Amino acid sequence: MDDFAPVRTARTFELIADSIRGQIRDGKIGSGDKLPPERALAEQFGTSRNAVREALRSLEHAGLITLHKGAHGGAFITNGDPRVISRSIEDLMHLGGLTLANVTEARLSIETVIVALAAAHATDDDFAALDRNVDTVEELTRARDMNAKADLNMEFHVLLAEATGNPVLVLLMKTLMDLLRSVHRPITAEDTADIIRSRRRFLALLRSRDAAAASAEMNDHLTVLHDLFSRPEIPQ
Amino acid sequence: MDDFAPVRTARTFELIADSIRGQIRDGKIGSGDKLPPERALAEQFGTSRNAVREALRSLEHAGLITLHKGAHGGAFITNGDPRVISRSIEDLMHLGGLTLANVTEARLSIETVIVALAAAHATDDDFAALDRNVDTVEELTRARDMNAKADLNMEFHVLLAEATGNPVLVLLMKTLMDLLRSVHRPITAEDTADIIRSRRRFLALLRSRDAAAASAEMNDHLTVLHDLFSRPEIPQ
DNA sequence: GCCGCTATATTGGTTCTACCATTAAACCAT
DNA sequence: ATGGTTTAATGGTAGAACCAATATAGCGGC
Repeated sequence: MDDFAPVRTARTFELIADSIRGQIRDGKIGSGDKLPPERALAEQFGTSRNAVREALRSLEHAGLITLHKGAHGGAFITNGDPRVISRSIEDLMHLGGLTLANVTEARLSIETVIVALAAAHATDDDFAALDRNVDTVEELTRARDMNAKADLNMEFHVLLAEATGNPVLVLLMKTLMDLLRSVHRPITAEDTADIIRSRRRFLALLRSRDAAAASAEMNDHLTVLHDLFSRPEIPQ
Repeated sequence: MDDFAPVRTARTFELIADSIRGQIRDGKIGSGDKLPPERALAEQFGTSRNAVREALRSLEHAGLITLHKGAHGGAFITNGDPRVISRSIEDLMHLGGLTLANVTEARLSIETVIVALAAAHATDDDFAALDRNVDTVEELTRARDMNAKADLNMEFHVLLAEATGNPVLVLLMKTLMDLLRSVHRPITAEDTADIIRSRRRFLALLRSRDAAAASAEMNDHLTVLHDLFSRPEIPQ
């Protein structure tokens, strides 16, 4: 044995966090459960309240718990907030020189894969959800509710990811959508009409399980969209 | 305006963390720089040391800083540790019912697009790095150093991702590798011989820019690997 | 002069105590 | 019933003290 891994003396708050993580992992406590109050935890672990708080801070940042103030408040186990991932990537973007173009390219690639898998695995329920989404977008466009529309437009891609039946891909798509949301600008109603027509064509192709054609349609659509977003900003 | 978004009163440690995040984002402080000691920060922000510590804890968890004890220790800005992402996904796996099969499928999909992009964009340097990797794996196999070999095997896929020139894809691949590392079992030398032959074939195809054929070779390889990993565990 | 040991100062890690702020529930008044 | 008021529970903040690791400087022996 000649692997001299440098020792990392564990800090007590890390031990506490790991202990709680372990209990979540082993299913001893699960989504919706409430942890004991900080003061009780401090006593149980035989540490100070500060250490407990730093542990909770870490778990909160990881999206494993949410904290509520006041009576009957406390630390509640969540079902896992995927946004922590996009937050992390966002941090890395601003730090390590990831560009929007990088994200967009990656998104296009992954969308292609998703379309292929969705074409193979989508169920009637999935198609129904996608149809419903496009219908709603159309309504909202008529109602000029552009904010809600934008959200639903992104939801479309997430629904598509869900049609693959693979939650990891759903996670990735949600992450990328989160990232794009930060640079999103509302689009005018005229642009949207094109999008809706394209979506309808796309769904028809997907229903016929024609992955290649559907993928092509989606690619056209995304390219158009990308051009719209890349247009020089217009002062309102 | 009828959107009554629930108010979220900011906690002071969040303000502190955001302030530091902002300074990193704006380039006022960058990779390698050292933040003032906690006591000084507390004074500057006009808060208690506790609040500062919780802010630093948050930034540390986000992979933006690392903390060192002792004289001339402190909080150092890192260049962004991508492992925070795989940690997050790992948490979600244990919580939200992601299975290894899900991860593997996603990985196969993403590897496909990576191969395509790598075939289009790989430079001579990339090819050289990939060649070197396979050579080293071969050496290590002869030397029976299975741990180092496993790391290099994963490195191969990361190098491939780097050949796409898109850091987002590199990030994704690193994440997936981290996830797979947790279930990794050493493989015997005989299995490795096959892998090396496959890699050499793959690289030849990639050099000829034949994305489809390279992709097929990689897929075969990964399928074989997946079967190896899925073999019932053998008690040592 | 060089090696090794020993202060010593710096700095993150931890503890303790006290108090503030928010919240839900119980209670009370109209 | 409705609406305000107390009350207790609980997270958030503060501040002071001390512990533990660690780099640096300085000292001592050879």
